[in-house]
Order: sequence, then C-alpha cells, then structure tokens
Amino acid sequence: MSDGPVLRREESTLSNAYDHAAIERRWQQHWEKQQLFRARNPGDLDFDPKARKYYVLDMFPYPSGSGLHVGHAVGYIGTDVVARKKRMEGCNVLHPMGWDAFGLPAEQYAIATGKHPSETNKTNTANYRRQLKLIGLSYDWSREIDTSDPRYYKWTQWIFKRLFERGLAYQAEVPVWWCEELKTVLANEEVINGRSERGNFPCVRRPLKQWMLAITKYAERLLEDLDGLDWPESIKAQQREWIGKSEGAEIEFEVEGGAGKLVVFTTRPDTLWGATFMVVAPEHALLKKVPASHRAAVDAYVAQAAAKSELERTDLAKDKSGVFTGLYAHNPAFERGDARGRIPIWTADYVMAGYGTGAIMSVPGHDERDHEFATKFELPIVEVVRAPHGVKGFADGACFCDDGVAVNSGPLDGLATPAAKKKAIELLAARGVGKPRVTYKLRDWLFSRQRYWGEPFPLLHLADGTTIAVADDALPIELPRLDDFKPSSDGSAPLARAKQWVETRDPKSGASARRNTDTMPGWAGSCWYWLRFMDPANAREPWARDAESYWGPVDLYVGGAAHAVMHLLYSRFWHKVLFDVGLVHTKEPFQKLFNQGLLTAFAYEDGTGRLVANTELEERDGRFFKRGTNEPVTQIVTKMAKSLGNVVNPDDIVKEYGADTLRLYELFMGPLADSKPWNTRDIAGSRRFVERVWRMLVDPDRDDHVRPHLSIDQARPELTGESLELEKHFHRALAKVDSSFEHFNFNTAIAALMTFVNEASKRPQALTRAQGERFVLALSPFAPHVAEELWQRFGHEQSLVRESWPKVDPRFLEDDTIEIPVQVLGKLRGKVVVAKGAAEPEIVAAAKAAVPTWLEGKTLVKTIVVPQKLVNFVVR
RNA sequence: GGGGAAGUGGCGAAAUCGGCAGACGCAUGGGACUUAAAAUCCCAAGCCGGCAACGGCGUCCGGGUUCAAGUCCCGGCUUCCCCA
Repeated sequence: MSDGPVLRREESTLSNAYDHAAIERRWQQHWEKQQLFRARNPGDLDFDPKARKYYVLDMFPYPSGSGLHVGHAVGYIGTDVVARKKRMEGCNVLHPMGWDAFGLPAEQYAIATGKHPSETNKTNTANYRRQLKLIGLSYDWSREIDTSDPRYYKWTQWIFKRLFERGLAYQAEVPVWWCEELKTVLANEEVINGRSERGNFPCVRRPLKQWMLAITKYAERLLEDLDGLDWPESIKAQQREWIGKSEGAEIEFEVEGGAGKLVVFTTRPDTLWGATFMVVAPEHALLKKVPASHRAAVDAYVAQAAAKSELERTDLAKDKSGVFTGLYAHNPAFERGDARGRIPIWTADYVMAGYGTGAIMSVPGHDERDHEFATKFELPIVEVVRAPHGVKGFADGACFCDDGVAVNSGPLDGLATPAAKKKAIELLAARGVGKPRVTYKLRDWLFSRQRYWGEPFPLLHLADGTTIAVADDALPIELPRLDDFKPSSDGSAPLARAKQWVETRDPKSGASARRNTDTMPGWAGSCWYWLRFMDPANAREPWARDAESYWGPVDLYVGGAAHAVMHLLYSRFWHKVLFDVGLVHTKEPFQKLFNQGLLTAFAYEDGTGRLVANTELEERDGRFFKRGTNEPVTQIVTKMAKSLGNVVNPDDIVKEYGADTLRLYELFMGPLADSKPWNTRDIAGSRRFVERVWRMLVDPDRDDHVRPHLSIDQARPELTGESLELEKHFHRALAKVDSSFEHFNFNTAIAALMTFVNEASKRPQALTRAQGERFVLALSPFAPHVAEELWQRFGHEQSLVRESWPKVDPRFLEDDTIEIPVQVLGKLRGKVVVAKGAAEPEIVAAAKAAVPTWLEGKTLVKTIVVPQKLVNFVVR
C-alpha cells in the first residue's frame, strides 16, 4: 500500500513557530489528495483480506440552514478518534458521512426562505461538508450520500416495494394526527401533548386514508432481539416501553338483553371474581345499544369526552368522570342467575378506544383507576387478592395492585397471583369464554405524508380501484420539480398539482393510471442508509451482497439519545424485513450503540428571570453584570439555542485556536456520554497543551525540524536515569489512553498525555527520539494535524494514518518501591515507602514507626494490611 | 404520572475491586524573566482555626453496614433527559 510521499520539506511551514492555520490546511489537503481515509471494499484492487473490518458510524445530520454548532461536533469528534485509532491498529475502517436531506424541517425552511428545497439543500450540505472537513474528521468522502438524490431514493422506493410485496405496507382509513398549520398528518411520535414536534402547532385527530407499515408484526422480534445488543440499558428500556408488551387474557362478557358480547383485555384475569362493573370507551360501538332511558345522558357525555385530549383523559390526578349506560353484563366467573355476576356497564373517558379492545372489566379492589372510579360513584369493591403480610391491603382500605394470594375467587382461592392467572385462563378457555392474549402498545407505523419534500411512492392506482407497484426497472419514480410546493389548504398533497406527473399509464396493460401523490415521512431515508454506505455507487442493486457480508453489522453507532425510539426502532424494523428477504446477513443493524451527551452552554438571567444575551454581558472580578451597569446576572446552564444567544460556531473556534485545539477541548471537557457545559474561557488550556507539545519537540528559536537531541536516531542504548523515568511515564500515559477507549472518557486520555508533557518538560534533555515519536502517534487520534506535522519533522515520508499504534510494555508500569498510606482508625496519619515485594511484618513495622504519636498510650486492637495498598491500625 | 441519568473545590472534572478525595485543566494569588507588557517558567491554593508544625470539618441531605464509604444498603431533596 502506498500513501505517496508527504509534502517535501521546502513546502512545509518556514517558521518554527506553531502555526495552526498553515498546518491544518496542509494536512487536510494532503489527506484529501492521497485519499487516506478511503475504505477498501472486497474486490477493490488494494483490498487486504487479512485486515479486520471496523464500521464506525455517526447518526447522519439533516443539514439545516444554520450549520453546525460545537455541540453537534462532540459525537463526530468522538467517532473520529475511534476511527483513527482503529486504522492504526490495522483495521480496514469504514467511516462515512452523508445527509438526511428529505423531510419536514428542510421543507419548512424552504418555505420560510422562498427557495426550492433542492437549492437550500445544496447550499446547506456544502456548508456542513466544509465545516466537517475543517475539524479534520477522517470521513471517506467518496461514499457521501444524500437521501434526496434520485440515485439514493431509487433504492428507498425499491425497499418499500419489498415491504409492499410482503403485505407489510397497506392503506387504511385511520384516525390520524392532522396538523392544520403544517397541512399534513403526523405520526404519534411527532405529536407531543397535542402539538406538533416541529413548530409546536396544534393538532387534531381526523380519520384519513393513509399508508401504514405493519411494524406490529415485528413487535415480538423487535423486543426479543434487544437482549443481544450492546446498547445503553436506558435505550433498551425505552424501546421495550414503547413496544409495551403485556401478557394477559381476552375475556367475553355477555351483555343482557341480547345486545351481544363485550370483549375485554386484562393482564389480571385472576381478579375476574372482583370485577364489579365494566367500562367502555366513549367511542365504543356498544353505546349504539344504550336504552332510550339513558340515551340523552350518554350522548351528552360522549360529546364532552370528544373535546378532551388524550392527556387530559389519562391523567391519573384528574377527577374521574363517567355515566351509567343502563346496560348490564354477566361476569363469566359466576353461574348464570347468580346476582353477584350481574354487573353494570358504564362509559368513562379514562378508557381509550385505541388500546386493547376499548373496554375493560373494572376491579376496584386492585386497580387504582377503577378504585377511584368506584369510590366516586359508590360502586361495590370486593377483595380478591390478599396482600402479603406487612403490606397495606384491602383491610387497611388501600388499593392493592401487586401480586398476592387469591381470595373470594372460588376455584382460585389460595393460589399465588401467577398461578391464579394461569388457572383463570384455563377455566375460561375450557368454557370458551376466554383465551390467553398478548397485546402491544406499539401501533402500526403511519407512513404517508401529504407533503412535497420526500420520496414518492412507487405505486400506481388503476381505474378499477386496485393499487400496483411499478416495475423495479422503472425506478426511481422521480419527485417532479414543483415551484409551488406549499401544502394545499384543503389538505390534499402538493404532488396532486403535478397533473402531468400524476396522470400516467400502466406500462403492462397500457391502461390509464394515477400515481400516488403522498410522500414518505422523513424517517424513510434513514432506515437503511448504513447499508448504502457499504456500496454507495452501486447502480444495479442497493448494495452488493459481498459488501454487506463484509461490512455488516455496524460495529459502533454514535448519536444523541433523542433518537432512542423512532429512528432506532424504524431502522431495526426495516433491517429485519431485509433480513427476511435475504438481503442482509444479520438480524440487527447496530451491534454497539453509544449516546454522546448533550453539550450545554451557560446563559444568564437578570433579577427578573429574563435571559440576557451573552453579548450583553461583562465580567468583573469573576462575576457577571449587564454591560455598562451594576446589575448582576446569574449563570444558568441550558441547551445551545439561537434564541438564548449562546450558540458557538466551530468555524470561529477553528479560526482562532485551530481544529486540534477544538477537538482536544471538546474531548477534555468530560466523558463523551456526559452532558456538560461549553465554556470558551477553558479552551486556552487545550491550546497551551498543543503549544507545549510543539515546544517539547521543536525549538522555535532554531530552524531545525526537531530539537537537535531528537534528530539523531541513537542505537537505542539501555534507558537509564531520567530517560528511564520518562519511559515509565510514557507507558503509564499510554495505558490510560488505551483504557479510555472502553468508556469513551477521552478526557482522562488527554489528562494523561498532559501529565507526560509536564514530566518531559521537567527533564528537557532526557526525552529520546523514540519516546517523542511514540508520543506523537498516541496524540494523533486526538490532535491529528499537529501530530502529522511533527511526524513529518521527525523525517518520516509517509503519513502516520496507518502507522502502528504504540504498545504498552507492562515492565515499565511498575516501580521498585511503593508508597503506602498509613491510617489510624481509618484516618490518614502518615505514609511509608517500602520495596515492592516487602513482606507484611516489615511493612507493619515501618508503618508503626511512621505514626508513633497516634499509637502512643493506645491499645492496638487490629491491624489491617491491604497488600501494596494500605495499612490501617485499629486502636482503643 | 412513568422510565432513565446525575449531584464532588470559584468552574470543567478525576478517583477498575469499598482502601491517600480533588489527578488533569480553567480562573485566581504570588514570584522569576522584561525598560515595560504579552508570552513563558516556577510556587501557592477544598473549607475553618493557627505565625507555624498541626488539628478539625469535608464528595446533595438524614440514617445504616464496615477497620475503612464519593463508591454498598434504606429514606429524602434537587437538576437534566426521554416518554405520557
């Protein structure tokens, strides 16, 4: 493998002072020209079959108009450090970047600026690309993708066809969230408290014919396969919660008067004997059978409930409301004719039409909401589960909802709750009035949008009412260029205005046909992009099989926790479908997931709690005041936002301090996973570190490439004295650098490198060339530009990108003597220095001698010796 | 309301297993160099008391386990994130 020679000496910086702008420009150009970060695919000429593969992926951004801020960069810098070290460890590293360009935000931005989304997308991606390169991120730019490029979305449509063919995409008239302001339907996940996530506009429920993806068919597998993933437990928990599996039973209650059956789902079939009434949702079909005597009251209640949001209805703290329907049901736990089995049916809005069957059996003794309801309307409460001893239960007037022992439940009496559940289901099943049932909270995925900026569906609607997919070779169905792409006031899709495009023919039969005018949601393009990166230019198929079997799965996926549910669940779903089709060889797309922490920033409030922009502040004696006044402001920590005036642009930081300093600072702030506040004041420390490194190896007052004593390649004599000391310091630092990759706490790695530089600057002549070179290699993932420059100054002609990562030699990690703290009653009272392998009696004797005044006149009760660590005397 | 993460100096933080709390930086104070400044280098610094040696207190609060607790257990408070 040849990287080509690096720039010759005469082209390098003339001055021996550290000049970040010149250094960073040179090396970024060099990397690009030599394509040093190009990942080799199987079949490529220079592909090395012996090299291990490593696929490290960032969640790709949608390129907004305001560009990157330093908070976005945290994760990208983290993955870049990993990618660079993996290359030095001999891995074939796939580290790509691209643009999630379709979707609502891009379209909203285009509408706001009056420019076509394809134009704004072009300028925005160009700006992002420039910014990412400025930070020195080692992406393989030859693999860049853009989800709004027809060469990309051709395959998004192609994959949609696979779902369609397998019956996983269907049209349905469903009540969906409609946002009047955005003129589109939104998925449940895009609506928060009845308002749109994008723009915070009010939304209402409305029945509309929509495309749905049957993600619920994969619910069980999406749940089960979480177990094998190296993901943060919190994300797994959120996905489990979202899928919301509950196991229980479906039970049939006969409604009196031949009004049919009422089916309920319950997770507690063991409490059937305690069901003293039933509740149906206000939308439930049974309400059509309400007798005339109760009709008016029920109708009034239904109308009132329709005006409430789901939040208002489910809030536990809210006062329960409801009305009796005049109907009765028979509880199948009891014999027909047994008065205890005749229970009233109510309607109440705390029961949701969309969950389970829209009806419940109410067990007020053992369910909080039922208990509250029964108390308010004076309905009977029966104990059927006895609380364990010492726990507040029915006898104490409490509502006991956990596992206990069945009572007042006929054949179940005496059984513990799990066994009682099982037996109840058996009994009901034997009589044909119940069966085990599993339900999920997960709903099918609403997949169509009445918007412009998205992938068109590869579908044709024929005159006879059937819908067919277009042939694979007719893809892509290109998004027609519309100059007026604003949503229509009547809610019809903007694409309906592209008459020429809509009216077409079925190529097979020649019959006239209409294209589908919906577009796919913003999530579609990101549901498979990690696969396209494996083989981005393939025009014949979405990716070559051998590329996927080599690169898959993603080894490390890094992004914000904000995508815990939607993107990661949808992606896993598509990946599983592709697995079933035989297009990928793994069940899961992302083996290891890591969430970088939120980068926050300081903001300032005045006495009234109003925010004061950072430009309106001045600092005096470490305190902050409103500029030109004596009005003090208090510092708070919040997210970076334009409105708070605390957004920091990486361009400015790179210009003033350099990319290496920016990278070091962002990593040095704290562990990658932590949320932490940006403080421009602190950057100086990282910059000083870079300059100290520079001066450790280069004398700014001479014109040698490196300091004279580093320029000669000695025959490696046995290390002695201060050079040996430095060798030990180097290996200790390197060990910390290595271990920082386990938890991505690169702050400790940089601290260790700083300590080494501090030690080396205490011994200016002791540093050897070999130590300097290995230090530069160890520094290079974090500060790659200055490392390359120094590496070249050592006389190397090749970039260090694929140099071997230095190895820790454990022999240098240990000293001949160790210092052991001596405690008396657990408090530090002295220290002793002993030989490494010193025997215990010797250590104890030395320790006693070190703390005489603390032992004098006391009785020694016990001596604790932790080998190599500590001595503690317990005295009385 | 549910789930998750966290709380350590003036600030960002460090501390595999329970074993020297505050590494490494920032800001601060003092000194060296300089005609002067910047830069750089050296020193100090958790808080309280003391000239000092030194002592007491100290990891959100209250209990507990232990020779020993930032770390483990019980109870509480606060902040952030996600969901409803």
